[in-house]
Amino acid sequence: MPELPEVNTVQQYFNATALHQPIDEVTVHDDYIIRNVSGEKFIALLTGRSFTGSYRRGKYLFGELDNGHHVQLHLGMSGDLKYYLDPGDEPKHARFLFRYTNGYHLAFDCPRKLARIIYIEDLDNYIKKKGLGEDAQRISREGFLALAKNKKGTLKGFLMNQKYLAGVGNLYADEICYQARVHPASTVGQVDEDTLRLIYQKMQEILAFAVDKNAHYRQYPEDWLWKWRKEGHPCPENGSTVQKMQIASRTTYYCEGWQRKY
DNA sequence: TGTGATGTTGAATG
DNA sequence: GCATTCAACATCAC
Repeated sequence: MPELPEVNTVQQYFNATALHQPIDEVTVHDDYIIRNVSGEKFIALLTGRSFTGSYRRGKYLFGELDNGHHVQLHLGMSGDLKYYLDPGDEPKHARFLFRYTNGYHLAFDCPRKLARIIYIEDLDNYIKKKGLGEDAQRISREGFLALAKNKKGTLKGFLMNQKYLAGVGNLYADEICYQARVHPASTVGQVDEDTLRLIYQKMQEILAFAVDKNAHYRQYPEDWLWKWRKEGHPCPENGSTVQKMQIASRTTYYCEGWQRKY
Protein backbone atom coordinates (compact mmCIF):
# COMPACT_ATOMS: atom_id res chain seq x y z
CA MET A 1 0.00 0.00 0.00
CA PRO A 2 2.86 2.28 0.52
CA GLU A 3 3.73 5.53 -1.30
CA LEU A 4 2.40 9.00 -0.48
CA PRO A 5 -1.00 8.69 -2.21
CA GLU A 6 -1.61 5.25 -0.72
CA VAL A 7 -0.67 6.40 2.76
CA ASN A 8 -2.90 9.44 2.32
CA THR A 9 -5.78 7.09 1.59
CA VAL A 10 -5.00 5.11 4.72
CA GLN A 11 -4.90 8.36 6.70
CA GLN A 12 -8.41 9.22 5.55
CA TYR A 13 -9.52 5.74 6.57
CA PHE A 14 -7.86 6.21 9.95
CA ASN A 15 -9.55 9.59 10.44
CA ALA A 16 -12.92 8.10 9.57
CA THR A 17 -12.62 5.13 11.90
CA ALA A 18 -10.21 5.78 14.74
CA LEU A 19 -10.81 9.25 16.06
CA HIS A 20 -12.53 10.35 19.26
CA GLN A 21 -13.46 7.01 20.69
CA PRO A 22 -11.81 5.31 23.65
CA ILE A 23 -9.71 2.23 23.08
CA ASP A 24 -11.17 -0.35 25.45
CA GLU A 25 -8.73 -3.09 24.71
CA VAL A 26 -5.47 -3.53 22.84
CA THR A 27 -4.45 -6.94 21.52
CA VAL A 28 -0.96 -7.65 20.24
CA HIS A 29 -0.50 -10.84 18.23
CA ASP A 30 3.06 -10.11 17.15
CA ASP A 31 5.12 -7.18 18.40
CA TYR A 32 7.92 -7.54 15.85
CA ILE A 33 6.76 -4.43 14.00
CA ILE A 34 6.51 -2.37 17.20
CA ARG A 35 10.09 -1.15 17.25
CA ASN A 36 10.68 0.88 20.35
CA VAL A 37 8.52 -0.68 23.05
CA SER A 38 7.46 -4.23 23.91
CA GLY A 39 4.00 -5.51 23.10
CA GLU A 40 3.18 -5.41 26.79
CA LYS A 41 4.24 -1.82 27.13
CA PHE A 42 2.35 -0.90 23.96
CA ILE A 43 -0.83 -2.32 25.46
CA ALA A 44 -0.30 -0.41 28.68
CA LEU A 45 0.38 2.84 26.85
CA LEU A 46 -2.70 2.74 24.64
CA THR A 47 -5.43 1.12 26.68
CA GLY A 48 -8.00 3.72 27.70
CA ARG A 49 -6.60 6.37 25.42
CA SER A 50 -8.19 7.71 22.27
CA PHE A 51 -6.89 9.21 19.05
CA THR A 52 -7.69 12.85 18.48
CA GLY A 53 -6.13 13.43 15.09
CA SER A 54 -3.44 12.39 12.65
CA TYR A 55 -0.48 13.84 10.82
CA ARG A 56 1.05 12.52 7.64
CA ARG A 57 4.43 13.44 6.21
CA GLY A 58 5.26 11.54 3.07
CA LYS A 59 4.79 7.86 3.80
CA TYR A 60 4.91 8.43 7.53
CA LEU A 61 1.54 8.46 9.27
CA PHE A 62 1.22 9.47 12.91
CA GLY A 63 -1.86 9.01 15.05
CA GLU A 64 -2.22 11.72 17.68
CA LEU A 65 -3.30 10.63 21.14
CA ASP A 66 -5.34 12.52 23.71
CA ASN A 67 -2.23 12.90 25.86
CA GLY A 68 -0.33 14.69 23.10
CA HIS A 69 1.84 11.70 22.29
CA HIS A 70 1.85 10.03 18.87
CA VAL A 71 1.92 6.55 17.41
CA GLN A 72 3.84 6.19 14.17
CA LEU A 73 2.03 3.91 11.75
CA HIS A 74 4.49 3.32 8.93
CA LEU A 75 3.04 0.76 6.54
CA GLY A 76 6.28 -0.67 5.20
CA MET A 77 5.56 -2.69 2.08
CA SER A 78 2.35 -4.37 3.06
CA GLY A 79 0.73 -2.58 6.00
CA ASP A 80 -2.97 -1.74 6.00
CA LEU A 81 -5.79 -0.85 8.37
CA LYS A 82 -9.10 -2.63 8.70
CA TYR A 83 -12.10 -1.50 10.72
CA TYR A 84 -14.74 -4.13 11.43
CA LEU A 85 -17.35 -5.25 13.93
CA ASP A 86 -17.40 -9.03 13.74
CA PRO A 87 -14.23 -10.57 15.25
CA GLY A 88 -14.43 -13.12 12.45
CA ASP A 89 -13.50 -10.35 10.04
CA GLU A 90 -10.09 -9.91 11.60
CA PRO A 91 -7.53 -9.79 8.79
CA LYS A 92 -5.21 -12.74 8.42
CA HIS A 93 -2.04 -10.92 9.36
CA ALA A 94 -3.33 -8.59 12.05
CA ARG A 95 -0.24 -7.83 14.15
CA PHE A 96 -2.19 -5.81 16.68
CA LEU A 97 -5.70 -4.40 17.05
CA PHE A 98 -7.79 -2.02 19.11
CA ARG A 99 -11.31 -2.66 20.34
CA TYR A 100 -13.37 0.46 20.79
CA THR A 101 -16.24 1.18 23.14
CA ASN A 102 -18.69 0.82 20.25
CA GLY A 103 -17.57 -2.78 19.75
CA TYR A 104 -15.72 -2.14 16.52
CA HIS A 105 -12.12 -3.18 16.00
CA LEU A 106 -9.30 -1.49 14.15
CA ALA A 107 -6.60 -3.93 13.09
CA PHE A 108 -3.15 -3.26 11.71
CA ASP A 109 -2.65 -5.90 9.04
CA CYS A 110 0.86 -6.55 7.79
CA PRO A 111 1.86 -9.77 6.04
CA ARG A 112 5.49 -8.91 5.43
CA LYS A 113 6.22 -7.35 8.78
CA LEU A 114 8.24 -4.47 7.35
CA ALA A 115 5.98 -1.90 8.97
CA ARG A 116 7.38 0.26 11.75
CA ILE A 117 5.25 1.18 14.70
CA ILE A 118 6.84 3.63 17.11
CA TYR A 119 5.44 5.17 20.27
CA ILE A 120 6.51 8.82 20.29
CA GLU A 121 6.29 11.29 23.14
CA ASP A 122 7.59 14.32 21.25
CA LEU A 123 6.77 14.23 17.55
CA ASP A 124 8.65 17.37 16.50
CA ASN A 125 11.77 16.15 18.17
CA TYR A 126 11.37 12.70 16.62
CA ILE A 127 11.04 14.05 13.08
CA LYS A 128 13.94 16.39 13.57
CA LYS A 129 16.19 13.70 14.96
CA LYS A 130 15.20 11.37 12.17
CA GLY A 131 15.97 14.01 9.54
CA LEU A 132 12.73 13.37 7.69
CA GLY A 133 12.40 15.68 4.69
CA GLU A 134 9.43 17.87 3.87
CA ASP A 135 6.35 16.23 2.42
CA ALA A 136 6.68 15.92 -1.36
CA GLN A 137 3.39 17.76 -1.89
CA ARG A 138 4.19 20.54 0.54
CA ILE A 139 7.79 21.30 -0.37
CA SER A 140 8.11 24.56 -2.28
CA ARG A 141 9.57 24.68 -5.75
CA GLU A 142 12.44 26.79 -4.46
CA GLY A 143 13.09 24.31 -1.70
CA PHE A 144 13.13 21.49 -4.21
CA LEU A 145 15.56 23.30 -6.49
CA ALA A 146 17.84 24.12 -3.58
CA LEU A 147 17.93 20.48 -2.51
CA ALA A 148 18.83 19.31 -6.00
CA LYS A 149 21.77 21.66 -6.29
CA ASN A 150 25.13 19.94 -6.66
CA LYS A 151 23.78 16.49 -5.88
CA LYS A 152 25.99 13.82 -7.35
CA GLY A 153 23.63 10.89 -7.09
CA THR A 154 20.98 9.72 -9.53
CA LEU A 155 17.71 11.55 -10.06
CA LYS A 156 15.79 8.50 -8.94
CA GLY A 157 17.84 8.10 -5.79
CA PHE A 158 17.28 11.77 -5.03
CA LEU A 159 13.51 11.61 -5.47
CA MET A 160 13.28 8.52 -3.29
CA ASN A 161 15.50 9.77 -0.47
CA GLN A 162 13.08 10.50 2.38
CA LYS A 163 15.59 12.84 4.01
CA TYR A 164 15.29 15.22 1.07
CA LEU A 165 11.60 14.93 0.39
CA ALA A 166 9.17 12.51 1.92
CA GLY A 167 6.65 10.43 0.02
CA VAL A 168 8.04 9.36 -3.34
CA GLY A 169 8.83 5.65 -3.71
CA ASN A 170 9.85 3.34 -6.48
CA LEU A 171 6.76 3.45 -8.67
CA TYR A 172 6.03 7.16 -8.51
CA ALA A 173 9.72 7.96 -9.01
CA ASP A 174 9.65 6.07 -12.32
CA GLU A 175 6.40 7.80 -13.27
CA ILE A 176 7.80 11.26 -12.55
CA CYS A 177 10.97 10.58 -14.56
CA TYR A 178 8.98 9.21 -17.46
CA GLN A 179 6.50 12.07 -17.62
CA ALA A 180 9.24 14.68 -17.25
CA ARG A 181 11.18 12.85 -19.97
CA VAL A 182 14.34 12.58 -17.90
CA HIS A 183 16.38 9.41 -17.54
CA PRO A 184 16.16 8.17 -13.94
CA ALA A 185 19.91 7.53 -13.87
CA SER A 186 20.69 11.16 -14.67
CA THR A 187 23.03 12.91 -12.26
CA VAL A 188 20.85 15.38 -10.39
CA GLY A 189 23.41 18.17 -10.34
CA GLN A 190 23.74 17.99 -14.13
CA VAL A 191 20.07 18.58 -14.83
CA ASP A 192 19.39 22.17 -15.89
CA GLU A 193 17.07 24.32 -13.82
CA ASP A 194 14.20 24.43 -16.32
CA THR A 195 14.12 20.67 -16.38
CA LEU A 196 14.21 20.49 -12.59
CA ARG A 197 11.22 22.81 -12.56
CA LEU A 198 9.46 20.44 -14.93
CA ILE A 199 10.30 17.47 -12.71
CA TYR A 200 8.85 19.35 -9.74
CA GLN A 201 5.72 20.22 -11.69
CA LYS A 202 5.20 16.66 -12.88
CA MET A 203 5.72 15.37 -9.36
CA GLN A 204 2.98 17.70 -8.12
CA GLU A 205 0.59 16.77 -10.92
CA ILE A 206 1.12 13.05 -10.51
CA LEU A 207 0.82 13.05 -6.72
CA ALA A 208 -2.25 15.30 -6.76
CA PHE A 209 -3.96 13.12 -9.34
CA ALA A 210 -3.17 9.92 -7.45
CA VAL A 211 -4.31 11.40 -4.14
CA ASP A 212 -7.52 12.56 -5.78
CA LYS A 213 -8.15 9.01 -7.02
CA ASN A 214 -7.35 7.59 -3.58
CA ALA A 215 -4.42 5.77 -5.18
CA HIS A 216 -6.69 3.48 -7.16
CA TYR A 217 -4.30 2.94 -10.01
CA ARG A 218 -6.99 1.48 -12.23
CA GLN A 219 -8.32 5.02 -12.55
CA TYR A 220 -4.97 6.36 -13.70
CA PRO A 221 -4.61 7.50 -17.31
CA GLU A 222 -3.75 4.83 -19.84
CA ASP A 223 -0.65 6.70 -20.94
CA TRP A 224 0.96 6.59 -17.52
CA LEU A 225 4.04 4.39 -17.36
CA TRP A 226 2.46 2.59 -14.43
CA LYS A 227 -0.08 0.96 -16.76
CA TRP A 228 2.50 -0.85 -18.88
CA ARG A 229 5.55 -0.83 -16.65
CA LYS A 230 7.23 -4.00 -17.84
CA GLU A 231 10.31 -4.88 -19.79
CA GLY A 232 9.91 -5.02 -23.54
CA HIS A 233 6.53 -3.29 -23.60
CA PRO A 234 6.32 -0.78 -26.46
CA CYS A 235 6.59 2.85 -25.44
CA PRO A 236 3.53 4.67 -26.82
CA GLU A 237 5.51 7.85 -27.31
CA ASN A 238 8.33 6.83 -29.60
CA GLY A 239 7.94 3.15 -30.41
CA SER A 240 10.95 2.06 -28.38
CA THR A 241 10.67 -0.71 -25.83
CA VAL A 242 10.60 -0.31 -22.09
CA GLN A 243 14.00 -0.94 -20.52
CA LYS A 244 14.63 -2.39 -17.10
CA MET A 245 17.66 -1.69 -14.94
CA GLN A 246 18.74 -1.27 -11.33
CA ILE A 247 19.04 2.34 -10.21
CA ALA A 248 19.65 3.28 -6.59
CA SER A 249 19.29 -0.43 -5.83
CA ARG A 250 15.73 -0.53 -7.09
CA THR A 251 14.20 -2.07 -10.18
CA THR A 252 13.59 0.76 -12.61
CA TYR A 253 11.70 1.01 -15.89
CA TYR A 254 12.10 3.72 -18.49
CA CYS A 255 11.85 4.39 -22.22
CA GLU A 256 15.16 4.61 -24.02
CA GLY A 257 15.27 7.62 -26.29
CA TRP A 258 12.20 9.21 -24.72
CA GLN A 259 13.92 10.11 -21.48
CA ARG A 260 17.03 12.23 -21.77
CA LYS A 261 20.05 11.36 -19.71
CA TYR A 262 22.01 14.17 -18.10
C1' DT B 1 11.92 -23.97 -6.94
C1' DG B 2 13.39 -19.57 -7.33
C1' DT B 3 12.83 -14.77 -7.75
C1' DG B 4 11.18 -10.38 -6.85
C1' DA B 5 8.08 -7.07 -4.44
C1' DT B 6 4.85 0.27 -3.72
C1' DG B 7 9.45 -0.17 2.56
C1' DT B 8 13.66 1.50 5.74
C1' DT B 9 18.06 0.94 8.02
C1' DG B 10 22.80 0.69 9.31
C1' DA B 11 27.25 -0.54 7.80
C1' DA B 12 30.52 0.29 4.32
C1' DT B 13 32.55 3.19 0.98
C1' DG B 14 34.01 7.45 -1.43
C1' DG C 1 30.70 15.02 8.72
C1' DC C 2 28.22 14.32 4.33
C1' DA C 3 26.48 11.69 0.21
C1' DT C 4 25.60 7.40 -1.69
C1' DT C 5 25.11 2.33 -2.19
C1' DC C 6 23.62 -2.12 -0.79
C1' DA C 7 22.58 -6.24 1.92
C1' DA C 8 19.27 -7.52 5.30
C1' DC C 9 14.85 -7.67 7.20
C1' DA C 10 9.88 -11.45 6.79
C1' DT C 11 6.50 -13.19 3.97
C1' DC C 12 3.86 -14.15 -0.06
C1' DA C 13 2.69 -14.63 -4.97
C1' DC C 14 3.82 -15.75 -9.61
